[in-house]
Amino acid sequence: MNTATRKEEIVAVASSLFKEKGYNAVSMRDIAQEMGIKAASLYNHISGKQEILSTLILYLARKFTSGMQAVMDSGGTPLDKIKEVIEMHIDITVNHSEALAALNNDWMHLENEDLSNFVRMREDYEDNFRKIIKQGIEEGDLKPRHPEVILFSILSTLRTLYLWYQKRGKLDVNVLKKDMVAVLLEGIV
Amino acid sequence: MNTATRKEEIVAVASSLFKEKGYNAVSMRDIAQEMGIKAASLYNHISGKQEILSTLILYLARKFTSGMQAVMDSGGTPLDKIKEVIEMHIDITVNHSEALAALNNDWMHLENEDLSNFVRMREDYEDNFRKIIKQGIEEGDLKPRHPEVILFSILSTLRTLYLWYQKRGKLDVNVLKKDMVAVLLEGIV
DNA sequence: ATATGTAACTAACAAACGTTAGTTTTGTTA
DNA sequence: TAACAAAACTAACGTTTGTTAGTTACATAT
Repeated sequence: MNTATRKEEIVAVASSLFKEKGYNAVSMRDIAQEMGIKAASLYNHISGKQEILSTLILYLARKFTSGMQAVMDSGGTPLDKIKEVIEMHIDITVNHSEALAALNNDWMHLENEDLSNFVRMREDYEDNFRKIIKQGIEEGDLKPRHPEVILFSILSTLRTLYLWYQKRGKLDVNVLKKDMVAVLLEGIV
Repeated sequence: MNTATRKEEIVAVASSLFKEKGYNAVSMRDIAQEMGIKAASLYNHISGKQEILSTLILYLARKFTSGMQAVMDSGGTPLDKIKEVIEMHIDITVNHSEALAALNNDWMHLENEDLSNFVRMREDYEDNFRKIIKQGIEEGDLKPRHPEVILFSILSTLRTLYLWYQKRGKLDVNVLKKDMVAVLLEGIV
């Protein structure tokens, strides 16, 4: 049984094309051709190209936001929470590797409230992560490094995971989680 | 005295616009307007939009390639070499933070030999880094983690450094190097 | 059988794109 | 001052873009 609506199919196809060439290099005709229909037919299901992008990006942004909320509510130590954030990123990446490219590279092509909403969600997300890290340092769980360096070292790695997860896709997800947590937290020397 | 040629000015202006909106969302008219001239006038100095992109990207790619060559010739231990790679990335990022966005996000819009040359340089770069890491593990300098996880954790962080170096630009470069090496190599717990 | 709704189609639009051709301005050199 | 080269200009070109209007095919429900 296929429960995917036509709109969801369009968004999925577009995600894959956006990943390859970026939002602006993909035309409505490209998307339509990939689906085996004409460009004008897309408009029976979506209001325009912009809606594809915002549907895609805001869906994922909300996933990250609610994931972060769950981590903050989990009641663990800051170190526990950092591990949970890493695992959450890996889970989302594994399940949505196509769409993550647009989130990372094409968010600036959102318009109006979609853009401002996304930027706010992203800032809030980073703020929450930053607070966890700072608390970890204060409580002595983490080494006293510059919090921004820690924040962006971890976040950069997690955010670009979608780029190479597929190439090295033979890795079991749980092995990946374990190794990634180890490398990011305990270092390599 | 201003020794920058007009072509170099165009490439610099374009870099900055590419960073904001990406290659395909920036028109020749945008670039011209930012320089205070008309789009057609750009063609007195460059052969086309594509040349701007390839000049930009291949210049940087050669910097990374020769930087990696210098590291491999440096004669240090694998651990020394990893530190040198990190420091090289930071140096290039600090000196070319505008242009690095195009290298990371718009390389797929290169054409023909420019594209294949870039891809080969990038693969070679990763291969060389991978060899250093594997040797470090074999010699016992590094913990026995999956080499790909180590490679891409470090490389992802270094490649997106341009995104947040400016925001947190108050950081002294040498402090950044020290903290970054520490976080990436020794971890945070 | 008829009506209805969904989803495809053809055809076309106005706007924006990269680029070219030909001309004018500007500053330097003979 | 005359000649020249560099670098700007105006005007236009052929494409491609996102999108709209109007129409047709087809399955389902009455």
